[in-house]
Amino acid sequence: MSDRKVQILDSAAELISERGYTQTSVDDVIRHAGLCGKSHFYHYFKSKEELGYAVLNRQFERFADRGLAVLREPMIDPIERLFLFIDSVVALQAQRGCRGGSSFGTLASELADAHEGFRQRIEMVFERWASQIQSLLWEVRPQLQDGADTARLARFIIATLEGAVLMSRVTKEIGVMENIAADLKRFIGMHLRDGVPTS
Amino acid sequence: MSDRKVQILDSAAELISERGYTQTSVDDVIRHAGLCGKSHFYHYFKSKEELGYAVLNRQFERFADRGLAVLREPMIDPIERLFLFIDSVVALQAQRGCRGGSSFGTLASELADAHEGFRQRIEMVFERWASQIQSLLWEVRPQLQDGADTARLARFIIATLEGAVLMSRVTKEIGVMENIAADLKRFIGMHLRDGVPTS
DNA sequence: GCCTGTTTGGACCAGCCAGTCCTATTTTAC
DNA sequence: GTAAAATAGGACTGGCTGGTCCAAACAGGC
Repeated sequence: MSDRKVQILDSAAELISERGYTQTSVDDVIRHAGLCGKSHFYHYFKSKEELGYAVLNRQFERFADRGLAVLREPMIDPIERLFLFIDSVVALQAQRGCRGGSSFGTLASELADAHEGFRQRIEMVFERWASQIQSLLWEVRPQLQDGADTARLARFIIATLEGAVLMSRVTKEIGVMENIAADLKRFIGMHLRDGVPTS
Repeated sequence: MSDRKVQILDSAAELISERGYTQTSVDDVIRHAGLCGKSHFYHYFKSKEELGYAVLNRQFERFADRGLAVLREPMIDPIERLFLFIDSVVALQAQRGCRGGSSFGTLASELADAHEGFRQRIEMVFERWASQIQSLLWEVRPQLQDGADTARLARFIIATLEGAVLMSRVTKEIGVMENIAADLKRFIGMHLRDGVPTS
């Protein structure tokens, strides 16, 4: 992929995660990416919609590579990994000063009802995210209490994290999100035979 | 308040909860409310922003009167009331066919970073909502385990419900939200000395 | 009947939007 | 060297946006 295209994608991703998709104009992206003339932009993307799809794909790939990587770390205890992942989501939001959403949550809220194409893609993102958590939980299955539903727990974790990000954006205080994350860990610990591990 | 004004408010509330604030134009509201000419609209509201504030206020008042009412029902056991409230949120989302957000969550996600005035008002809405849950939990304090933080639990409940609404909007399946709600109840039950009540 | 405020109707404005088109110049690949 | 990209610069369209302004029809109170 051309450098310019990557540059446009990164600029668009930044703007969209801050202001949302509809509130980000093609002109904004062009200005922010430092290129001049619309034709240059339309040389790479045939429409704003296509840009949106590309940004969403790229954001998820990066998230899967970087954000979700800790979930696959083989040298750490699975539950510990899951907790580290939760911490990393909190840390990222703190780093952003509680601004901008989870990229997916913002887009989801904005476009899930309005744009079926985006809805489907976002659903897929959440599904893949959930399946990563689920396979981690499957790994630790002997420690789980009987009847623990891994798919269900994975979705609960995602929903609560998304809700926590939203709360942090509204309150502009990371403390609220930290508390929610800590409670979420306790909830996960509830599903273990031997209670919460040291953390 | 004039009938017309109420009519405009209701129309705007409906459109905004479906499409979001920025995606709802003043012309849309005028058309949907069945009035003709912009001057008529601007006779009641001096700007779109003022309309937005009015809609938000009205939506919260209705939510406090109707949605939150069950939390104050004196004849029902407090925890039972809380569970009924959670059920009612799920039922409302099911009734809407998983479309449209919690009114507050959608606006929050859209405007928290972009518009400080809305952010503050939405924060206040969540705060009042949390305080309603909190006072219910305070009522049941003897049943709670030592060290249970009612403010914190209230915020956790709201965040998870908002996350659950988001997930339902994305997946278009109420089942996901039902599971999250059920798990949330189990989490609440975790804070009780004698475990989960019959439900 | 007359006056005052509500309602109706629509023309209009400047600015932004996504997207098209055309023309050059520069870089890269072979 | 030459062809094919990539880059640059800008004019333009048609539609939508929030918002203003003006004028006529209508109501009820006096």
